[in-house]
Amino acid sequence: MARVQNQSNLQVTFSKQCDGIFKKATELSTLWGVDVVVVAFSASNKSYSCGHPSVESIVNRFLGENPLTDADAPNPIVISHQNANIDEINRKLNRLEISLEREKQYGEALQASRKEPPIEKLSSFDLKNLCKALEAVDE
Amino acid sequence: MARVQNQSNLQVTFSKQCDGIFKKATELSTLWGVDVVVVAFSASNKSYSCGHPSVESIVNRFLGENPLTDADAPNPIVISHQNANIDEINRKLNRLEISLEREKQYGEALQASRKEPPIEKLSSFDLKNLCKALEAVDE
DNA sequence: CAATCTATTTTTAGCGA
DNA sequence: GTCGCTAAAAATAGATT
Repeated sequence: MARVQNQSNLQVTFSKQCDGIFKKATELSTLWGVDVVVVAFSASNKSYSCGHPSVESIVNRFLGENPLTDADAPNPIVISHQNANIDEINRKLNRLEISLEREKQYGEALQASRKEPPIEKLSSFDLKNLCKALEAVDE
Repeated sequence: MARVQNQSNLQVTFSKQCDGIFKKATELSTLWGVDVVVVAFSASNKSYSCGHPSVESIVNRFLGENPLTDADAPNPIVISHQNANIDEINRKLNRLEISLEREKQYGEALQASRKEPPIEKLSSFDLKNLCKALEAVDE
């Protein structure tokens, strides 16, 4: 088999390979009665997936399991991870939102503490930052 | 190739087929630069997985999508999905971080504009918020 | 357990309809 | 986009080491 020559066949070839993996996965499932899922994200950000009995059920089953260590991996390309998951991102998001709220309250408290706004006493640097901050608040 | 005959080779054969699929998936990933994941649950309820760049990242990417109904699937096992929105979460994270930074600069600018800190003039409410804000800054 | 071997089967890339 | 075709390549089961 030579290199891919016809550019119009690139997508066809990709689809064929996806189908090949899906076929293998289906075969694995039927032959051994095991649950299996395959998810692929193409370059155009579309996802192709195949799952028995369903993609979601196996994904959920996987998430419910304890993460495997690398030592449990039968071979080098079998990877188990404990990488950042979406829950961690959400927690980070919450922490950020709380920090942001506190910063806003801090700023409001500081502003309220000033008898009158001594804006004219601000340095140009401070003024610049203040303007940027106010723009951010308005967003 | 006939049916699987040797019972003692059952597990070996299963592992070989798993490796085959994982190899295919890796090949698909390297050849097309796409993200792909394979998860299989053996009869003994162990999970074998292979993912590029990682299993969890792709699982989460998949979960971030809108689930399709079976009716939407081109065939019973192959499902196409819309794009992932984990990127959207990351963008929101970035916007929050920028806002937080601006709020901090805003507070610093306000603080710098004060000749001397009139903390004793703050109301109890303001003091409370200020303390909370300072705690947040220290974190 | 894992590695190697090998005769077969299966898959595959590219093309054209 | 699908489907059929075919030579070539890859994967495979089972046994052996």
